[in-house]
Amino acid sequence: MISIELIRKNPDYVKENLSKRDQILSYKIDDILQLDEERRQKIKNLEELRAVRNAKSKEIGLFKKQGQDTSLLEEEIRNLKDQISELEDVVARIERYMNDLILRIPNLIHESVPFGVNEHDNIEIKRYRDIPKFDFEIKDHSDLCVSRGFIDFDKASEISGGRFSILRGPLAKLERALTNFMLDINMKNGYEEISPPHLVKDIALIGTGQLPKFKEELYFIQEDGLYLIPTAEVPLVNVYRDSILKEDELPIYLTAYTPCYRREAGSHGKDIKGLIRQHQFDKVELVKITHPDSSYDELEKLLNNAEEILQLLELPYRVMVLCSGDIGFSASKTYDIEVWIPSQDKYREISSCSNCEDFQARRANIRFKDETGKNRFVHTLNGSSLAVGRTLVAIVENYQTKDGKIRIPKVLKEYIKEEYI
RNA sequence: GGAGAGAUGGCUGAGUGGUCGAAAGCUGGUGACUCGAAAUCACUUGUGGGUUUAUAGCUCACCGGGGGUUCGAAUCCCCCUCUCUCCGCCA
Repeated sequence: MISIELIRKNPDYVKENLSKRDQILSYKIDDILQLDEERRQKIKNLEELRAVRNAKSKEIGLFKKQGQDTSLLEEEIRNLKDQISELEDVVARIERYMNDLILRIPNLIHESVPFGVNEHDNIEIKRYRDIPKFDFEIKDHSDLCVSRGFIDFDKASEISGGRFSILRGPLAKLERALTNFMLDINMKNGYEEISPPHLVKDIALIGTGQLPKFKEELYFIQEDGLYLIPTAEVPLVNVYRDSILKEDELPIYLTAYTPCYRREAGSHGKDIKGLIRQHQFDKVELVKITHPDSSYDELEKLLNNAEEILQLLELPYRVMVLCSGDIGFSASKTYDIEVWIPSQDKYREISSCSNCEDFQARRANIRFKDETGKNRFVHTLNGSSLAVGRTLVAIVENYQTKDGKIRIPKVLKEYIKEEYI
């Protein structure tokens, strides 16, 4: 969440910044300011009363020791009690309301983020490798894989419904190879491999920003009050929740492979065919916990780490800076990596690398002790090493041959012995 | 799922109604000693909020979470969560 001190001290700056995302947010800032004012006033009253009560109670203790009568003092305090508990209720109510409001305010945007309304205003900053030319009629990954018996969408929808898939034989193996390949590269780049829980409590999702605002995107297990993770970012960032790190522990690099579960509410009709948009997909994730001073350098490095995977797989891609209107709720700045999908004749998102600055750190209460001994919030970053399912799509389509086979990228040779599948 | 034990500051661990924000030890910090270091000694070392120009002072809250009893709760009562041990079940 945004710092309330910052809202209080510089409301105009906050409003101006948030209005780059959405004009309506500035009204909410006004609401928060008003509540904050009220809250502080009430707290002041409350604490004065409590101070009086505490002093008198202390006196009673002393008097009783001396065997003196204290009934008068006790009566005085009894009169305070109702006022105190009434004020306590008021303060608690204001704080709950204020908290709920502020948890729904998105992060402030970094100054280098371009202004824009939607995804069309994102800016391309880099392109890697020429798009492939085919001297035959290409197939999309879905047709190709179904015809080869590598994917069974029909059976999957019978078992689980739409947007699920069954990968078979060589394609299932290719998926596993990709996961291992990404994890191995990430470990080479200094990331610690984590195997996290896939079911988490609401506090974890509040910590990373999916809750309270995006509940409808999440699968929820009613009986146990647990959510299926929409990304490994959630458990990874929460590994350090409620902790005070030593400055020399930073930066921390984590990587994890997990399935990701998303309801895709509001995506009706989008990417109906194929593996592009599924309710369940595998992803290898990168998370960094860093010092605030170095988080933007770390973001560049994180992006490079994700790009390296595509470069090694020899897949054409481009890098986009997301504009202010398209950037995610928790992020201050985001790069998307888009891979070339021949059948769609366009680039599609395959990784998203973000610096959340201290937005998640505040929510998850992740701090470090700086050299002066002061506790400060860390910065958190996350990025897809790559979304495995979409990488699979990109490989199938970009590496397809005239006779409907798929060439295995060179770097995967140590995971898959065949030349083609 | 059944039976029992427990949850206290960065860590270990005292504390069963009043001067306890909390003993003691460890860790960390500062200083003394030393050429320097170790050892030793002295002092010091929690978090968040309110007020404030202030990292000063004053003040409030916090001893797993929530509620209650009381003038007063780490301490008593109720509920919940989590951890540990044993039994059962189970990949």
